[in-house]
Amino acid sequence: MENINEILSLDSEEKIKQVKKGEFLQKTGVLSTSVFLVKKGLLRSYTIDEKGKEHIFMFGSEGWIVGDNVALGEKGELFIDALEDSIVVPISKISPPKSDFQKLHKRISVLQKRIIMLMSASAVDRYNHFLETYPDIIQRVPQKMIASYLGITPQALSTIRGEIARKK
Amino acid sequence: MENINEILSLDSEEKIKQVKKGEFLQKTGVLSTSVFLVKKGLLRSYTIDEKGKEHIFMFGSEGWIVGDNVALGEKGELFIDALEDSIVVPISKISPPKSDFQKLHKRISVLQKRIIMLMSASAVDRYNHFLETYPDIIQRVPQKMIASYLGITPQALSTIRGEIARKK
DNA sequence: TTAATTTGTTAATCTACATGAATGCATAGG
DNA sequence: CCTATGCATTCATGTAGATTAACAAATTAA
Repeated sequence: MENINEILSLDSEEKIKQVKKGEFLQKTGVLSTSVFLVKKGLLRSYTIDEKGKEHIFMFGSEGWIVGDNVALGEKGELFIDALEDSIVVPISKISPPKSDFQKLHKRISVLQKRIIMLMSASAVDRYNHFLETYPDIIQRVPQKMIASYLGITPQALSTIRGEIARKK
Repeated sequence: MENINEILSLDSEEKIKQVKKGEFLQKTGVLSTSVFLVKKGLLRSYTIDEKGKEHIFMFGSEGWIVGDNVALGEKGELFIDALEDSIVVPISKISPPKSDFQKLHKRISVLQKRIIMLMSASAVDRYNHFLETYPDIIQRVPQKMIASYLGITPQALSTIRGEIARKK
C-alpha cells in the first residue's frame, strides 16, 4: 500500500482525518469549530426535525466542503456522517481573524439557517422565526415582501397573521 | 448582527456608494464582482421566476451583507434594489486570492442556488436540477436521501421518477 | 381634496405533495 | 441457506398552501 499522503497529494502538514462509513464527524449540540474539506469519499450533513424526520442539508464528495456553519462558539445544529469511507481535512473557522473572512462565515450561517427553515418548518413556524430574528425588518417592508421571503403568497401570510392574532 | 461602531467606522479609503430607494445595485444577467456591506438603509435581493413571481432571497439592513454570490466571472442571478435610501460599501469577490476565501465564496454560491430552488422551483424541477448538477451523487446514495435533500418524501420522488420515465 | 394605484383581507376552490398502508425486491446477518 | 430489515413502488386519502376573485384599507398622485 502506498503512502496515503502521496495518493491524495496532500501537504505533509495537513492533518487529515479518516471517517469510516457510518461514523459521525459531528453531532447536533456539540461545539463546532471547523468545517471539512472532503479529499475522498462522500459525507452528508443533515438535521432531524421535531417529528424525527431527517432533512439532508448538503452532500459532500471529493473537493467539496461539508460543515456546520453556526456562528463561532455556538453548538452545531447539524449531524455530519460518512456515507462512504472518507478522508477529510478540517478547516478551522477561527484561524484567519480577517474581517471579511468572518463576515463570509456569518453569511454562510445565515443561509444555512434559511435552508433548514425552508426544508423543515411550516409557513407558520417560518413566520414566527422571522419575527424573532428580524423584528425590525417587519416595520420597514410591506407584508407581501415578508411573504415573498418566507416562500408563501401574501394571502397565506395574511391568513396566518389572522390566526395568530385570534389565538391571543 | 455586528457592533455598530465597527459598522460606522469607515476606512477613509473605502469607496461608499449611495443607492436611492427604488434604485438597482444589480440586475440579473450582468457580471457580478462584488457583494455589498450595508452601512445604512435597507435593500433586498431577489429572483423572478418564469411566471414573473418575485422571490426575495435576502433582506439587508445596517451591518448585513447583500450580494449575489454566483461564481466569479458568471452573470448574476439576482436583482438587488434599495427599499430605503441606502449607503453600501462594495466588497470585491476577487481581492484576497486566498484559497480558503475562494472556497467560502463557492460555498455561498451553492447555498444561494439551493435556497432559490427551494423557494421557486417545483419538486420535479428541483430533481432535474439535482440530476444535472450532481450526476455522480445519484449512483452513490439511496433515493430516499435524494428525496430528503430535495425536501420531499421518498414516495413523491418515486412517483416523479415514474412520470419522467413514462414520458420518454 | 379626490382619484388612482398599491396593499391587505377574506373566502371558495384547486393542486402538489404528505401521510399511511400494502406489496415486491434487495441486501445483510445469522 | 434463509429470514430480517431496509428500500422502492403504487395507491387511497388528507392537507398546507396556491390560485382566483371580490372587496376594504391605505398610499400615492394629481
